[in-house]
Order: sequence, then structure tokens, then C-alpha cells
Amino acid sequence: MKIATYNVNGIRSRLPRLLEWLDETKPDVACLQELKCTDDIFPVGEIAGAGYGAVWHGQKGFNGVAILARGCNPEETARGLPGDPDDAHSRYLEAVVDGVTIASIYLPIGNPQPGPKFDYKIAWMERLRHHAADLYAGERPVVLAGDYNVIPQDEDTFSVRAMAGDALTQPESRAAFRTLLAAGWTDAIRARHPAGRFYTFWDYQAGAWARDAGFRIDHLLLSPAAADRLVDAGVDKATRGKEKASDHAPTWIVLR
DNA sequence: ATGGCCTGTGGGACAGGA
Repeated sequence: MKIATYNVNGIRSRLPRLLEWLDETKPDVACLQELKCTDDIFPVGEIAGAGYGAVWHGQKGFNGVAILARGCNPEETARGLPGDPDDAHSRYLEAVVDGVTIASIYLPIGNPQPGPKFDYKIAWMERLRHHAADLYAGERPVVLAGDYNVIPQDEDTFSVRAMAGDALTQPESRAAFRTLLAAGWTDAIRARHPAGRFYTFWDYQAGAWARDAGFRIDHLLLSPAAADRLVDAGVDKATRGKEKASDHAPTWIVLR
């Protein structure tokens, strides 16, 4: 079972690339972020045409998450992250596919920091910690996949200095991510590849792609029952190099 | 060494991304 996460940066602009990637790599499940569209204009027809059922949680202009499943319809189990009824951002969607609970996460960036946007990021991560604990207690296979907007370690960025003031590398951001790992969640890429560059994002600016000036911010965290089934993990780096690409590359795992 | 972009909204810049 191949499960991927892909921040598409606008699903309508990205649709040809998305359909091409689905056809080439055939993930069983694809968690998408940054749809940047409302629910009524989500391209459900084109995605069904590619052989995928879908659930989605859109928003005008920004954010937006979806879960696609090949040959079946994901069974939605949560829409929105619990813990703040006033939070109107579409950043969390959860569904069960083939017995595996899968979340599509678009975590707040938090820039500029310090400030209210950073406070929102940290509060959101605290809510995620609580909800993740509930899922963990169920002792079922769970995959928390998405754009976490956290660079976990110095080796996950091309330049520690360039990112020093950024919300993605702040000690509070890293601590909140590390808290999930300490609670028993497995960072799938690092479980399979303890060392080395596994960047998932390269900025459109400053020739970042050409210089390989990227960082690793798209993650798949696994509950123990899912981690026991992990056989492979990787990044579809070539997807980032195509015309009209998203600034993120798809990141994936294979569970047996 | 520095700076370089893209998407959506809406019909011109600007917000937001990271």
C-alpha cells in the first residue's frame, strides 16, 4: 500500500501535473494540501477519471486539503482539527482507506515570528498533539501525512543560517514536532533513511531548485501498527523539476 | 554576495506562501 503526500500549490493550476503524477506513480492514497479552491470547484470529475475516489475540504484562495484513494472512496472520519471551534482554516482531513487511518495535514507556516501567526502555528501543533494521542490510543495503523512546515533537524535544510529566523526552524516548532516522535510516532523517511538529503521543498525564488537549496518539511508520521508495516519511503524529486511544478515534491511510503 | 517566483483574486496590485 503506497501512501503519498503532495502539497500541490493550487489544484486547478496543478491538475495536469497531478494527473500525470497519479498515472506514473499510482499511489493507493494521495494526501493533497494547498488546494486553494472552494469545495464546489474541486476537480472531482477529472480525479474520478484518473481512477480515484476523493474527500476534500476546500477554502477560498488558501489552504485546503484532500485525500484520494485509488479504486475506492475514502471513509471520512474527521474534517478540521479538533480543539478550536473558531478555527476556520481548512488544514486537516482524515479518512480510513483499507483499514488504515490517514490524515492530510497542512500545518500553518507561522511567519513572521514572533507574532500571532507563529502563536497560531504552535497552538495548532498542540491541538495536533492531543488529537494524535487519541488516534495513537486506538492502537490501529495511522498515518499522519502532510506539509508540517517544520524542518526537524539542521541536516534537513540546505542552510541553517538562511533559515535561522524562519518559523520552520524555531526551537518551539522543532520541539512540538519532536514531542510527536517522543510520543511514539515514527518519521517514516528517517526510519528508512537515517542520513542524507531528503528535501521535499524548493522555493521558486533565488534559483533554489537549480542550487538544490531545499528543505524537508513534508512528513509521514506512523503509529506503531503502521510503522511495523513500513517497507519503503522516498521523495518523487523529479516531479519538482517539471514545467509548471509545485514548489513541493510528493513524499511517500509503502506499507506491506 | 545578492537577488532572482508563483497562485488566487479580480480585473490592479496585493496577500500568502516558506
